[in-house]
Amino acid sequence: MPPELGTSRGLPWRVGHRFDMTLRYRLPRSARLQKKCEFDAIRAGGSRVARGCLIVNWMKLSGSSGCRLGIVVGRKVGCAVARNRARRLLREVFRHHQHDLRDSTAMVLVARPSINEKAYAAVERDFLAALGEAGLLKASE
RNA sequence: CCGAGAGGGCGGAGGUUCGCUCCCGGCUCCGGCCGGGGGAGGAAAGUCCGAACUCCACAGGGCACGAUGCCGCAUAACCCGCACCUCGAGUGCGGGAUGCAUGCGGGCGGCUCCACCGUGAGGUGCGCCGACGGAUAGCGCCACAGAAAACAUACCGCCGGUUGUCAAUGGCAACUGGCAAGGGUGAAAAGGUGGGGUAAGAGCCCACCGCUCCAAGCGUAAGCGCGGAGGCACGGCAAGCCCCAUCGGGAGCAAGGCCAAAUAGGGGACCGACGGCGUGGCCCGCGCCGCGUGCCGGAUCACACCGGCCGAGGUCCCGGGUAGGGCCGCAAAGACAAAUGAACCUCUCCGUCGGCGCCAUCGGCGCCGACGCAGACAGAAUUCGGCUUACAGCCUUCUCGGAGCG
Repeated sequence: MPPELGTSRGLPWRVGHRFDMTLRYRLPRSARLQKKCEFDAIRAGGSRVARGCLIVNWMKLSGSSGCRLGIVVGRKVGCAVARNRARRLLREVFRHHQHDLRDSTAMVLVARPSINEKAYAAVERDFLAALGEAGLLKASE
């Protein structure tokens, strides 16, 4: 096991991706979008990429105030249990990769019904592929 | 031990790391940080009932509207009081209200496998079902089949009379009259069984069975009913409209309260004196508020002001808003794009597959390994109590059946 991973077995690292233990992977409520107008602004004025079980809408933020996240899970995804699961998976994926983004970005993730058959690793793969296509990832990785 | 049915309970455990949220304490460069603690279910679901809580209303009348609908007993949330100790948001006891819903018991009605009784019609028991006031308050509907389906009918029939005819105690045909027993249709054909009776028949008459009415007596009651009378008239549907009886304030935490902000809750013109709100829906009526070069009285130097009375709303023009603002309500989880999670390890369930071993008849048992999101239903939104619905597995109680042993 690489020494820099140390005690971080709780993080779902894979071959080709490492977590930097000098950073914190937090996502408090203040980093989440709360208002309807914020969602509308990003979905109307931002860019959009769909990949696998999710859709990414994003908008670059001015300044270095950090990334912000909003999650949309429609009724089409399923019952309340399924919607909760989808929301938690998307939030966790974003939390683990928030430092891989090139700029501070406001992002709205929309879940599609196929997320019900996918585990965390598959959702993460879709997320990274979509961000790669959008050109939001840092070039180093 | 196996299977079936009914009831009750449980709905994985331990750990590491990274996170979310609330509370308490400490630190702070006021961005936060550190430590401790709390953080989904038996149904959190459906929103079907009943409460708590909050606001509005609480002269009256009428018409609508809604709910309930066999009888008895018990039981909740809620309110009041008391006792005990391991003094906690603890446990238990007593009293009161509601009686939704549920449970238990009973009554009545319907259906019917079975059992028993009866020659039979039928009766009784067991079982299952029942939104179970009213079908003589009225209206409406009863398809198809069938001759006829609601104060019904005569298709095939049965029987008599007259005439004709023939192969003549009779057959056939026509006309005429009586009947509703038999056939056939139907969910249902207007009491049934047996006998008498008759040309043939018919409650036409008789016995019994059923039905309707009265009724000794019994039961807290729903009701039952000794006995008697009536030849029997009166089909079903009220979850079709309806009628009867009883009962019924309304809205719901997006209740509601506080605060902040704003050219937001409007502004203007004309004719003209009334207009708005509440009263659960409508009407009458009533109440409140505002308006008026209005009237009267008080008051005054005159206004203002106070009290009372009276009083027909319409047209046109211009602008603004349509945001989930914050806090409380709000909790030993407490959000408002909605926290209670993610990754991994160990153990133990259960299922599937594979391998090995034993017994060996399908197969069963044991061990090992892999896979299956610990695998079912399912995620709190003001809070309680009940009901209903969903549910992989596991545990347990009772009943029934089978196998084995004694």
